[in-house]
Amino acid sequence: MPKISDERKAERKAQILQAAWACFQAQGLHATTMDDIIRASDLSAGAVYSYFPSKEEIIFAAVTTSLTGLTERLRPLLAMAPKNGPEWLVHAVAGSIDVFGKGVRYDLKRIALLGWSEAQTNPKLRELMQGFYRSFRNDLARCVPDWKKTGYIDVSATDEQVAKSILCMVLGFVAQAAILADIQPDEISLRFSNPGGGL
Amino acid sequence: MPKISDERKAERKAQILQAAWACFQAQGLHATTMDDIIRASDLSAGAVYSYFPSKEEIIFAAVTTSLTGLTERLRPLLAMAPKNGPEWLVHAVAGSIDVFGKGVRYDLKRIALLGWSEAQTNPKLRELMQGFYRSFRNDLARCVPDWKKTGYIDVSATDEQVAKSILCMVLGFVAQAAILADIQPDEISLRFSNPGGGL
Amino acid sequence: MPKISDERKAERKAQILQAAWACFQAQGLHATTMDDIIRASDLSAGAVYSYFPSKEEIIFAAVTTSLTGLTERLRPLLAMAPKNGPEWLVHAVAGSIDVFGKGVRYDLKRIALLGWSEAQTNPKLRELMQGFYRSFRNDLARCVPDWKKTGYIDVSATDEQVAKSILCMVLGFVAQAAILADIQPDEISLRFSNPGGGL
Amino acid sequence: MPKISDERKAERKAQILQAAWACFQAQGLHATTMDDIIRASDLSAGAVYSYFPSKEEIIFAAVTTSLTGLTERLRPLLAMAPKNGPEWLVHAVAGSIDVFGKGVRYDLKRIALLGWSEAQTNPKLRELMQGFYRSFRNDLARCVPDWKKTGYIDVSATDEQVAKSILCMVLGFVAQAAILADIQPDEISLRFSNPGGGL
DNA sequence: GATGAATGAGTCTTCATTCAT
DNA sequence: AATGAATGAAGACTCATTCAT
Repeated sequence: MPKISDERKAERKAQILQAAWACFQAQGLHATTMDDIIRASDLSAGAVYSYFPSKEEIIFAAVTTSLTGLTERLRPLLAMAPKNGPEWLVHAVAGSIDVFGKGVRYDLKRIALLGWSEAQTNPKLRELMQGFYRSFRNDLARCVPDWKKTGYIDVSATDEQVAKSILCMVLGFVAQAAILADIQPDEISLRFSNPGGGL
Repeated sequence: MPKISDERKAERKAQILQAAWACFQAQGLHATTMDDIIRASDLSAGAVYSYFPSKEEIIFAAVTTSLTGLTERLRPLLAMAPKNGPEWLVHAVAGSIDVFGKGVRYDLKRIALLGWSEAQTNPKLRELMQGFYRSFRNDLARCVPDWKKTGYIDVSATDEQVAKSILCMVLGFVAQAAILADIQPDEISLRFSNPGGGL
Repeated sequence: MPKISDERKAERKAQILQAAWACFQAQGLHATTMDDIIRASDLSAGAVYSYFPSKEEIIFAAVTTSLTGLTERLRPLLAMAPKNGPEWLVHAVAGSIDVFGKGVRYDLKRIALLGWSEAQTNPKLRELMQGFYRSFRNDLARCVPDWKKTGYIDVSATDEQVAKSILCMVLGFVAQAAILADIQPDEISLRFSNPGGGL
Repeated sequence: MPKISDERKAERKAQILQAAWACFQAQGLHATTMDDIIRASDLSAGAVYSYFPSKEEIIFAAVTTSLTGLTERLRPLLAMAPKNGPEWLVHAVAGSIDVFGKGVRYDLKRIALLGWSEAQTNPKLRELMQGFYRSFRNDLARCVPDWKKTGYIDVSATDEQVAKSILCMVLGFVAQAAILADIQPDEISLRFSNPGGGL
C-alpha cells in the first residue's frame, strides 16, 4: 500500500472516533474496551493504534472533536445573541446541543456527562474542558452590556455573574436532559422578576 | 464468635462507603479498585465482601447514601421556599450542596458528576437518580403557585416548566462548580425580566 | 487463606525463580513468556505477580540469586587460595561453576551468558553484575602478594593486572564451556613462563 | 524498473546489517524491533524484507559478518604468533577486538556477548559460532609446538589444552571488557611460572 | 466470623510480516 | 521493484471475586 493521503488519514481518524463515541455512549468510557472500538471501526488493532497511540488519546481526541464541533455551532448563535436576548440564546444553545449528532445516533448531552466525569480525574481533559467553558462564558459576558441596555436583565448583577448564571442554565439543561430525558430546550424559562427589589 | 450487632454492622458499612467515596473522588469510579477500597477501609477483602456483594453494589449504596443525605438537607429548605422566593431557594440549595461533606474532604459536586455519568450506562443507578431528581422537581413545582401569587415569577410558564428551569439552575451550578471551580452559590442570578412581553 | 508465613513466602519465591530459570535456560530471557513461567511454577498469573511485580524483576531476582549462591561457594575457595596458588584457584572456581546447579538441571555457565548479555542493555542488572565481578576481582588481587612471595607468579605485573588476568581465565572458561561444551575445569593451564624476560 | 546490480544489492545488505547492529548494540537483540532496523536503515519495510526474509536471518547474517570480519583480522596475527609467543598473541588479538568497529561506534566486545547469549537457544547460530571458535582454537593449537620449542610454555600441557587456555584468555577479555569496561588488552599477563613443578 | 492468598478471564498494547497499490 | 498501511496473534499485566484455613 502506497502512502495514504492526508484526507484519507483524517477520514480514518474520524471513522475511529465515531466508532469510539458509539461505544462510549452505549457502555461508558471505561467499560468500553479497545476491542469494542476496534470492532466497531472495522479496522484491525494495529491499524487503530497507528492512528491513536492509546485509549486515553482516543478519549481525548473524541472530546476535543465534540467540543470543536460545538464551538462551530455556537459561534453564529452568539453573534445573534445581543439583539435577541438571553432567553432566546439559552433556547438556541440548548436546542443546538439537543440536535447535535442526532443524524448519527449520537447524543451530545449524554456524552457530555461522560466527559465531565472523566475530566474530574484526568488533568489533561480537565484543562481542555475548562478552556472551552471559560471561553464560552467570556463570550456570554460580552453580550451582557447590550442586554442590560435593552432592559433584558437586572443591572445589579455583574456581567460575569450573569454569564455564570446563563452557563448554569445551559449545563443544567444538558444534565437534566441526560438524566431525566423529559425536558425540551424551549421549556427553560428565564422569566423571573424581582418584586419590590428585595431578594 | 458472637454475632455482630446491627449497629456495628451499620457502622462498618458506613466506614466502607466513606472509604469508597474517598477513592472514587480521587480516582474516579472505574479507576478505583476493590483493593483501593479495601485498604482505605482498613478491613480485609473478605470483610468488605461480607457487607457488599460486589463493587457495583458499593457504588449503588454510596450514591444512595449521598442522595438520602442530600434529601434530608433539602427538606427544610423546601419548606421555607414558598415565602422566600426562587432565588433564595436556588442560593440555599446550591449553598447546601457546596458545603456538603466539606468537613470530611468530600466534594459532593464533583462526586455528583461521577454518579450522573455512571447513571448513563447503569440502569439501576439511572432509575435511582431519576427518582430522586423527579421527586425534587415535584417539590419545586409545588412551590410555584405561591411564587406566582407573590409575583416572583412569570405566570405564563407552567409550574412544571418553572420547576425544570430551577432544577437546571441547580444542576448547572453543580456542573460548573465541579468543572470550573470558580463559582459561588450566591453568584447565581435569576433577575431576568421580560421587557415588552417579547420572547 | 490466612496469612502465609515468611518461610512459605520465600519458598514460593524460590519456586517461581526456579521455574523461571528452567524456562530462561531453555528459551532465553526474552523468548520466555510470563505464561511459560506461570505454567512452570504451577501457580496462577495473579499469584506469580503477587510475588514479583514484573518480568524484569523476576530476571533481576533470578540473577541476584545466582550471584549470591555463587558468592557463597567462592568464599571458602578464596580463603584457601593464598597457599594453593593461582592455578589451583582457577581450577577450583571453574569446577565450582561447572557443577553449580547440576542436581536441578541448571547450567550456570549457559545462564551466565544470558545474564551478561542482558546486562549490556539493562542498567540495574549491569550495576549488580559489575558489583559482583569487581568484588571478586578485589578478592583475587588480595591473594596476589602471597603468590608473588611463593614465586607462583611474575612480580612485574601489578596485583590488579594479575587479578584481571585470572578473572579473564574464569570468565573465558564459562564462555568457552557454554559455547563449545568441550572444556573441563582442569584443562586450563597457567604454565606460561617468560623465557629471557622478553615481551 | 531496471534490475538492481549485484553490487548495489550487497551495498544495501551491508547498510541494513550496519543499521541492525547499531540497534542491537543499543537495545539488545530482542528489544530491537524490525521497525527500529527499518528506520535506522532508511529503507522501507518491504525493501528490508526483500533482502532478508526474517529478523532471525538478519541476526544470523549480522553475526556471520562480524565473525568473517574478525577472521580476516586474526589471520595475519596467527601467522606471526609462532615467533612472537603466546602473550604477544593474546595482546594482539584482544587489541584487534578492542578496536574493531571503533570508527563506526561499534563495540565488538559488547556485541559478542549478545551473540553468545543468542547462540544458547538458537541452534543455527550456535553451530556457526562453534565452527568459528573451533577453527580459531585449532589455529592456536598449531602454534603451540613452536612455543614449546622456544620455551614459552610448559611442555606438560597438551597442545589442545594450551589452545583452550589461550581461548579462555581471549573470551574472558571480551567478557570482562564488556561487563566491567576497565581492562585494556595489554593488561593481560601470562607470566605464571610453576615453582617446584607442583601444581 | 474473619482473613488474605489465589484465581484466571480479560485488558491494553506491540510487532513481525504481508500485500494491495 | 518499492512502498508503508494493515494485520492479528501473542505478550505483559490487572483486578473483581472466592474460599481454604
